[in-house]
Amino acid sequence: MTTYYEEYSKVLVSVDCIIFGFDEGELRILIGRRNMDPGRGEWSLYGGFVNSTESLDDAANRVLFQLTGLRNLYMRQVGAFGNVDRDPGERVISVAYCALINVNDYDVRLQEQHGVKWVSLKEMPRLYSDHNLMVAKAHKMMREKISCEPISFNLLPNLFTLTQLQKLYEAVCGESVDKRNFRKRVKEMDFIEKTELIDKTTSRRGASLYRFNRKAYDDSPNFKL
Amino acid sequence: MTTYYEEYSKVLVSVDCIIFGFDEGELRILIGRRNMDPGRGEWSLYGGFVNSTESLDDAANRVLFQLTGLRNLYMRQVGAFGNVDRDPGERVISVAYCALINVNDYDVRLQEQHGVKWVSLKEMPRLYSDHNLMVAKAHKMMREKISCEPISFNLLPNLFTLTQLQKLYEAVCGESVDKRNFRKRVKEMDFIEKTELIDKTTSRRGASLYRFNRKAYDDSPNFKL
DNA sequence: CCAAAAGTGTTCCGTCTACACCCATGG
DNA sequence: CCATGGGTGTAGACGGAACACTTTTGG
Repeated sequence: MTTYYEEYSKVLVSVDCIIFGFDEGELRILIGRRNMDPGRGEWSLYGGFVNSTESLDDAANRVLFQLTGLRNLYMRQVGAFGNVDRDPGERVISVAYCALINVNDYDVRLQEQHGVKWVSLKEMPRLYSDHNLMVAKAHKMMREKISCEPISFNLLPNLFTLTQLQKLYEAVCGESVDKRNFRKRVKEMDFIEKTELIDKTTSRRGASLYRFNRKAYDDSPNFKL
Repeated sequence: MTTYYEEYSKVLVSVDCIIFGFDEGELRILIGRRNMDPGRGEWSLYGGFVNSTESLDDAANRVLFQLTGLRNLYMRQVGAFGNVDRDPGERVISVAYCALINVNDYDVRLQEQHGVKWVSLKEMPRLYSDHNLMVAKAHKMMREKISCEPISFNLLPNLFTLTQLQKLYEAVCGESVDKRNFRKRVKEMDFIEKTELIDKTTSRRGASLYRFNRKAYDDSPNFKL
């Protein structure tokens, strides 16, 4: 291959993943202790370097698969972080990606194997390098999207109750909302379908289980909470 | 310096700038003919490679200054673009930045010197590599921000008429709005101040000139159009 | 029978939208 | 005097917010 641009310096590029989950009414992200120098032992997002043969998105998907064993996760780019000294080792530019998963889909043994765990956003420790900035930006993106895009369903089981959906919404926004108004808005969206199934695990009475119908959503994508 | 991460491959990183201006009722961006291989002669955004001593934001500011001679421009990161084959030369990851400038501040001779010109968004040609994607994403970001953040004022002179402000708003959104409703909303924002000055260049009667008071905005940042 | 969560409607208020005419001036 | 863009108010529709009680059932 002909080489162009010879005179310019190259840098390492990595991807770092902000993986959100929702459990026990709390929004959580996956973090682990860094197992390489520099910064060994510090809390950190899970990440990896971008290979020469893969796009940024490919790299993020690979890293996510490595960690979770899951494919086709909902994933969005958060942004590129490129301060010169952001990595104490050497110059590394990192592209942050945000992913949403249903915590039940993520095997606890895989978590232990990779040394990561779910930590509530409210109890987020100080993270390696600029990872707290990445988390903050990802969380901001989520807050902006939660009421106009159907992203919640990536964090919930296929079948979920309206109370779960509402608690998730409240956890992301950081404020509580009126139950009747919330349900009124849900009822407007035909692609959130009530099933005949009842979840009896959280109350004596039991709560109807709902399902997100993506096909119906794609037909008329009007999401508003 | 100790070297870590030795086994990973490094790549070139560039910044590309989507520079918006507003003139004759049209939203325009600065593009030029590419003056290096590969792709010499194709329409392209203005960009440059990131040096080892500068952050991504620094690089974007440097490139913007090189091109326009202007500092402290309004500038926001659009995102990182990293498909393997996005650059036909060799692997280059590019971080797109969007900047807003007042076209009057940009010397025509500098434009000629750098071989760039203002092109209306509506007449955007096919651009080099994935630059059209970058433009589309930057435009989307602008549409989202134009009605809830005071970004318009970066595209207008210090003193502007309400008609100018409205035309700009319409150009960004791509739809026209009612004049009286628009002005009602402007009147709600105390930081958009009417001056005693009159612009007589666009009508016989003359139009009042307004000014954006940033201090007042910072005190109570409630922008809504 | 009681605790605990699920489920359900109405009213009010504020906001957004639609809409048409007079003004000031230069040529 | 007329053409051109600047400037102004109101009424009706709509959507969002506030608000409290009944239902179900396992223990």
